[in-house]
Amino acid sequence: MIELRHLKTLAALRDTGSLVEAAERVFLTQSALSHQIKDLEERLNCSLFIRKTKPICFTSAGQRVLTLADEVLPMIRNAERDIARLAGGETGRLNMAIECHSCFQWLMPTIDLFRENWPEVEMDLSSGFSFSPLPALARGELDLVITSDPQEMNGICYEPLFSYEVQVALSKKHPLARKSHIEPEDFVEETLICYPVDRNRLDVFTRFLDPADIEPKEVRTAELTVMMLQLIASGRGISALPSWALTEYVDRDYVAVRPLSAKGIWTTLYAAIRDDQRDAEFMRDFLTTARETSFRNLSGIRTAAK
Amino acid sequence: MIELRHLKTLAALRDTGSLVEAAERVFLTQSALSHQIKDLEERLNCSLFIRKTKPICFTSAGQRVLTLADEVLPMIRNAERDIARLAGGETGRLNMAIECHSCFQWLMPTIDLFRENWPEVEMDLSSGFSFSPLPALARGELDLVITSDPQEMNGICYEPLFSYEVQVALSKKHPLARKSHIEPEDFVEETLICYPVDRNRLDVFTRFLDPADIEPKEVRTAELTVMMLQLIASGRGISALPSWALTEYVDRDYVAVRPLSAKGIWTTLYAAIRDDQRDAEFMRDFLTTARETSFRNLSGIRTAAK
DNA sequence: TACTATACTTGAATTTCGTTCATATAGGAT
DNA sequence: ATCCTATATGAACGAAATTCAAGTATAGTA
Repeated sequence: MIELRHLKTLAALRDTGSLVEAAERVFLTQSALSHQIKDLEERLNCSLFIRKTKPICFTSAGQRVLTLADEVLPMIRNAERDIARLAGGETGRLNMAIECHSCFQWLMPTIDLFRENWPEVEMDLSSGFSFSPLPALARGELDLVITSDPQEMNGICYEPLFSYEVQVALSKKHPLARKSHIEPEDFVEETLICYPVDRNRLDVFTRFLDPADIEPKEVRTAELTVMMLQLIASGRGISALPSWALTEYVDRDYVAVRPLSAKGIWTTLYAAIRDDQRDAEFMRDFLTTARETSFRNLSGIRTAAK
Repeated sequence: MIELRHLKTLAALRDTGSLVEAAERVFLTQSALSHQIKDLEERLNCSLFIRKTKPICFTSAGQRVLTLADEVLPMIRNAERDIARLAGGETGRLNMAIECHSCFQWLMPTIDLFRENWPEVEMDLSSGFSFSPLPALARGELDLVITSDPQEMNGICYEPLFSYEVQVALSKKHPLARKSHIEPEDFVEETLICYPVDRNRLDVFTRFLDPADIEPKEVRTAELTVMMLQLIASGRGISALPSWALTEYVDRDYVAVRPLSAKGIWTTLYAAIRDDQRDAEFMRDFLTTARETSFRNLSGIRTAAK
């Protein structure tokens, strides 16, 4: 009667608040979910949520299904992982590298959770690679690299984790804070603060400033996100960062954020891995855990299609 | 990945011990289960049970799936019942009557379980109806009658509960106990003990003795199953009873049992209910509970198709 | 008041997936 | 051997879930 698919859908509906986003989460169309829920409702012969309410509101039957989902889905997940361990061996190596420091925010909880479930997998994490991590990945010194610009390379594949918006962080008193969104021209008189990496690996340049042929007045670098935000808050410059890395500062009313252009610039974050580890059970589970953890902890992110 | 369907199948496989019977339990063909399991196995990429072993033997992965099933399926069941209560109202009336006293064996636990879940439903049970219960059911004095011979009647429908074999119980020292099965002719010199009901409502007569035009030497009646067994054990007669009513006496080595004819005589037990209560949520749940309880407590019974 | 955007619903078309049917294979018993 | 029972397999079918293409509804905006 009730199927796991229904539980996943309802949970996604609660987590996202809308059919459109829920559909994206479960990799279906919004129409499919509409049919699916309608079908379930008439099989249970009662409605599950009140339509046309902004903060989506579940009926008591809907809530009952949700508590069921919260009980059952983790159990299924755990069993699948246990079986994966039984089937695919418990050990492996997972040396990771990240290019962007803000990734710690979701990577740390991910690693913690993963280590609990795969105690035998040897893990290591190196950040701020002075050298380019991709060749090291290909050579087998690294096993996974978090990156937002996939570069075609033999033996390497990219597993999408999630998509996010790149937003401008600026002082609340900054004149540009009065605009609803930032245009390329707005940068000509600004100091842009960014991570110390090659500029053609930064979306602000490749997808925003370069196409408009605009150059900021000055570019300066900072290694750590916190440092950047100090500079920004004190009006020493502006920066383009993942929206999820900024929410905590916005919540504390420390800085203001604005989208790049009217529609905003969206990127997706990938895990680069070697083809030969692609089907390893521990690797598959790491990726799933990373996605789960991110969706749980980060706001404003979306599913990334392959 | 794993679906509820898989959990149900695996649990049925464990409970019945063979694909053929498991298939019957979940109302599918044996072929379907074979495909289904094979499919799951390659998706999990590990086998779930060792084939060609008499007492079916699960791998550790298979056992993991089974523990998952044992955790999850009852939760689903409970949630569905909760929602049924929310949707269909919590109250109702359920006056029951049974014709055969041995039914207490599965009916009592069923009633106990049901009462826990539907405290608001008013229940009553009358046994040994002196009058015919079916008209009382039609009139609305009764709501459910347990019977093994459905008689077409307006406004009444029959919900199959389970099928069982009618077997001959006889003293272990009885000469007929040496035979592997009993033929109609074997009755000509025997005393047959049966419940005090019309003889054309008893399968021994309608489906076994009458077609062969055989009459037992003597027919005597007893109200209670225990009484019958005392008579049988002391060699005062033989009787034809549901196999599940006899297992406890066989286990205690109190009597012997033999099938009627080589293939055995199978009957199915029905719940007769009024059409107007057929779709009541509490009624549906009662029937499901009865089936579940029977399969759990009774041995040698099988699913009954409508 | 009309316009535009957003969110959901609906029916029909379509694809996918599970099931059945018919048949093959393998053990175990006689 | 052979029969019998249990499981496996491939092809064909059918039902069910999903997508596609429109349609309705509501809120925000000019």
